[in-house]
Amino acid sequence: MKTREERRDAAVELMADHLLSEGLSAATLRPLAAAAGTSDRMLLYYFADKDEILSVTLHRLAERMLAQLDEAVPVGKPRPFRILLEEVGVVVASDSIKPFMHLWLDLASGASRGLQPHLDIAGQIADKFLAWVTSRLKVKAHENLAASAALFLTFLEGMHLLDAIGRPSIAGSAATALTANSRRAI
Amino acid sequence: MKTREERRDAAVELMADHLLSEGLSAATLRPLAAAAGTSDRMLLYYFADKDEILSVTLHRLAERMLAQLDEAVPVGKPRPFRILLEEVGVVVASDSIKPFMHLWLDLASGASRGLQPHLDIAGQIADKFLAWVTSRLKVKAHENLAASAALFLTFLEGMHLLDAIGRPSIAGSAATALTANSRRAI
DNA sequence: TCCTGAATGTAGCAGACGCTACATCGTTGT
DNA sequence: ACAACGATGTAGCGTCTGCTACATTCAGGA
Repeated sequence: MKTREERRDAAVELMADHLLSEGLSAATLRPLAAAAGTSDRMLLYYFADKDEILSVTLHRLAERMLAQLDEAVPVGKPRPFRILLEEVGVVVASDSIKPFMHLWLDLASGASRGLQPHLDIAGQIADKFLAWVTSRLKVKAHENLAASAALFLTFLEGMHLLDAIGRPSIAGSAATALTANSRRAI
Repeated sequence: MKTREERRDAAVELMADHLLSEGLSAATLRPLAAAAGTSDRMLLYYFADKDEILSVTLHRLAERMLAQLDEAVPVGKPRPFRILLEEVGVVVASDSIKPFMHLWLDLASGASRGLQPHLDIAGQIADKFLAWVTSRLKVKAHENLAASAALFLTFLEGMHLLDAIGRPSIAGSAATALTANSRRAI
């Protein structure tokens, strides 16, 4: 027999899968419970309320996402802006990451409306990802690493948003323009 | 007495206000009807279904938004990248535009999940805004205007997303890095 | 052996959702 | 005068929402 913690943890894993495939707006108690192989009744026994369920599950997903990124682009020798952008672009466009990106926009949308758990989690994820970029980016001597990483992240988010609304061509030609600038300036 | 079209149109205006203040997820029939000073029954008499209501109202909002941008940054002499970014940044951060930006993320989130009306409308708005930027941006001779405008839009979207999730500092330092590059390169 | 307390099932609450059937107005054309 | 028709109110449908009250089962300690 499993302990309470183990069962709770297993539920989180399964609910994370459900969140990935169905999105934040479809994350209501009964479907979540079904995905976790239990009942809404038990979900509210394991967790205080729906907010706690979402918060815990989203944090779990953030860990998963970073682990996947680490695997695809291991920390090691730093890469120049252009190279890193290309490598990350490939990962972010892959089918295994796409669900995370959908969820990320859901989160941003909620955060923009001021929902506190969304703001917290989204902010934390952004911070982690910024650190992730910083540790993998190489810049020229006269440049500021932190600022370049911020530029990288901001630009990536913009590309992702334009992809999401069905305008990948804009994102693509923006990438061309940016790396052309880089080649010239850096 | 007003005609049916006039009343329908007035309802759209009022529902647009409601959408701006309450967000897409709160746009359910009964509150929309209350905001429009009518009943859910009459809303579904004016429009085929909820989708048509949202589609018409969102298009109305897109018009409003572009009109407001035109007023704040009139077309005329083109501006260099850095200057335009600054001017638009001020507008986009203003209180009168903020509700539009919230809605924009809602739209992106829905589009990312593949909802067709969201994809359509978001794409059209992005196209219009890209044209808006193109007509106001000045680039050096060796640069590509279209690509620079795409870069501008992409970067702006990224800044906006980072603002929304409570990390304006990342967006700010990204802007610094980008314009530093521009100064050097262009 | 009995008792206690944790784990879990069953049922239901009150409210919201999109949408519709039906009845009733008031106007207009004949 | 009366019929026809558009406009609108009332009421409700079936389903979903987060959450809870209550009852039961089951394991371990006294």
